[in-house]
Amino acid sequence: MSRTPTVYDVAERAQVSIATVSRVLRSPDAVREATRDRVMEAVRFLGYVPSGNARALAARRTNVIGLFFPGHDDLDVSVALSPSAGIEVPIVVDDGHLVQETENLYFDEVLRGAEIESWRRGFALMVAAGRGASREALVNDIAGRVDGLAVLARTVSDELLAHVARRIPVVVLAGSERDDGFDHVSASNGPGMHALANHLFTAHGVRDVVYIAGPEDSPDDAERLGGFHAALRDAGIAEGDVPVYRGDFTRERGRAIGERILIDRTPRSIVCSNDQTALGVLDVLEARGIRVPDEVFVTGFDGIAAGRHSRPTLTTVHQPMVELGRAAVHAITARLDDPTLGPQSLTLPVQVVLRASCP
Amino acid sequence: MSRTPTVYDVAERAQVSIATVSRVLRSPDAVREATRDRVMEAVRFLGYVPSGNARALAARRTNVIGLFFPGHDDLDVSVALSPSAGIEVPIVVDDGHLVQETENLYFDEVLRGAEIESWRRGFALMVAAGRGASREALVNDIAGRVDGLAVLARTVSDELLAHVARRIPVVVLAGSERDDGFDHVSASNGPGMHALANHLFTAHGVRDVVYIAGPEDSPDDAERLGGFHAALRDAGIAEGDVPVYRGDFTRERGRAIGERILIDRTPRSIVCSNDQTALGVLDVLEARGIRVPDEVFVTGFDGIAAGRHSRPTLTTVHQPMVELGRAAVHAITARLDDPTLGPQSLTLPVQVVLRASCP
DNA sequence: GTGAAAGCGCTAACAC
DNA sequence: GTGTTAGCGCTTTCAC
Repeated sequence: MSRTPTVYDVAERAQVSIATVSRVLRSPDAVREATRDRVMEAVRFLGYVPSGNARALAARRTNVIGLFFPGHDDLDVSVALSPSAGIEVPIVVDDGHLVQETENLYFDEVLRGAEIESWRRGFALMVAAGRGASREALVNDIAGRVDGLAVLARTVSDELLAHVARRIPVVVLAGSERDDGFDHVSASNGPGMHALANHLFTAHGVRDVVYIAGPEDSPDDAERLGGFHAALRDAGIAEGDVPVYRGDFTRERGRAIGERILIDRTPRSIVCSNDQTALGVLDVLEARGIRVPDEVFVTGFDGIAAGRHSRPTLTTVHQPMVELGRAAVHAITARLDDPTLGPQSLTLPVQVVLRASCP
Repeated sequence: MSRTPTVYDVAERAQVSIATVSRVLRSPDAVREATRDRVMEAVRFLGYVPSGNARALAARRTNVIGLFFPGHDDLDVSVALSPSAGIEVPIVVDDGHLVQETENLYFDEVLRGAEIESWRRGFALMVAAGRGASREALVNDIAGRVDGLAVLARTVSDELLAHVARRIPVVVLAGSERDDGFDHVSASNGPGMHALANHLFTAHGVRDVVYIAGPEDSPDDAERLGGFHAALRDAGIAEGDVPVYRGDFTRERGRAIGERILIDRTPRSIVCSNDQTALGVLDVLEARGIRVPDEVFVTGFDGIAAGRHSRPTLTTVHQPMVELGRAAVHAITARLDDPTLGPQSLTLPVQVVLRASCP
């Protein structure tokens, strides 16, 4: 097996110069048909595939957009690959705990949006989902390979982001738009929660409410809490009357906090900062035979698929996750087209979706 | 704003040669600490990010693995990005038809597996999900940028695949392992369906069965049908007694075929070639008030999340999709490490998962 | 319409 | 430990 063919090999076989080979590939109609045919046949014969790296280097443009997300830490990455199975197929009964909740929906959908938009604009997409200490190195590495980078808020230090942004456009996803000079794309967290809580207070006349927040460092969470407080004010409910628990956006923690809340009493309503948490609360409520929504209203935030299937189905605020991914890519390409643009901030609309848990 | 800094700029500022800059970045401890510090400070000062392309070109290795999937044609890609919403948050009631079933679970999970495994092995992942005519061009393009490529079976012509495979390792995902010289990674489709049908025939003594297949050109589907036929033989049921309908793996088509089947009569059991189809059948059955599993058993294949949440929950054969992605990357890196390897074929084990639709 | 030649920014011998 | 020097495989003026 010989080494992989280059333009030179193709040029030699087609009896043309390497410049012509390049032309045939990039602007075919700038070349006479007969020449073109000779070149193409050489390409096929040799199995020539142009080196994207050499191309990008020479053209100073990779045509790739990068997407960085924190890793899927929830998965047990250390598990070895299962070997071939042979013929034995185990039969198992699904008791509901069989498959771990891999509700990384957020990642999946944003990625899909980014992929779609990249494709439309003629870019390839490079994804990196780093974990642990290597994160910063990964970001730096990927930054050297792409024309623009979308990063989930709070996953990378501002310093590194600033460093990278000197080379390529960087857009921050889903953080509140801060005045940090980066482009931002996020959803209307505050107004969304405001509208949802408002519905709870007005349509149902509820005044007895408990709030379960997300992790301390989540800007999204902070905005949601802000929207909730605004709704409290509108309803004339004193902030001091509303307990706020600190969760971490996981279902498990939602369950734990749900248990804790129910030790004292059963509040008329529980507002959660995201869907996972709300689903955890629903788990606890169901286990105790407490009826939703008759005895307790429960609400979430995000609009993940699991909320459409839960019992009861979950009232929530739907974030346009696919659109977020698309918007991020759009922002990057916009800046690529016009580098003089000032910092952009795009806030995407959300929807309150009423389902059984708080109709 | 000046042009982006290169090794030369860093070298100049740190008063060293470019080789030393490179060393500091690649093998830090081959450089004296004082020198290293000078270089790093220059890096920071200049905002230097190494060009991945130049690096890959010089090192003849990109450290990127590519993943090609057919596009998400189901999504309406033409929709323009929604502009900022202001404060108005619409409130909508979810009647169950609100959110389109974006059950592209297969893609998402395989991708996640590929991402995890790539990361573990120090590779970045580049995804391309092409549609339409540009597909082949996309594959060719991405092939020039990566060290290895995983492609979903049947999405790219064998010719192109062969062409690309002359340059880099190519692994075909989820197709039956054909003797085409490529590496293959797939699940035990045949044995899985065999075991499932077996369960239906023996545990429930069913002999009245209808089969809904997938698209004609799906190798996975063909294997499943093969497994089903084997089970028929085991049970002593004549193939001629079992109607086979040709579906296309979508829920909608599952509904349509379900309707058609029920025109004549209600069979005791309906075996579907994938979950989506089975869910469509369940839709029809529910609409008609036909009880599952009391009157009809229904089974699927794949093990997508929606099947865990359906009413009733869906008995199925679970494919290890994340593992498929991981295995694909593993196969590629294995070949990268040892190019002399013969064609590899890995078949991953599946599980029959019994749920309410056919306990 | 086609060719010659100069880089693109880096790595990797090989010297010193 | 550090510097020199070839390339890596392509794009892109600029001639002809």
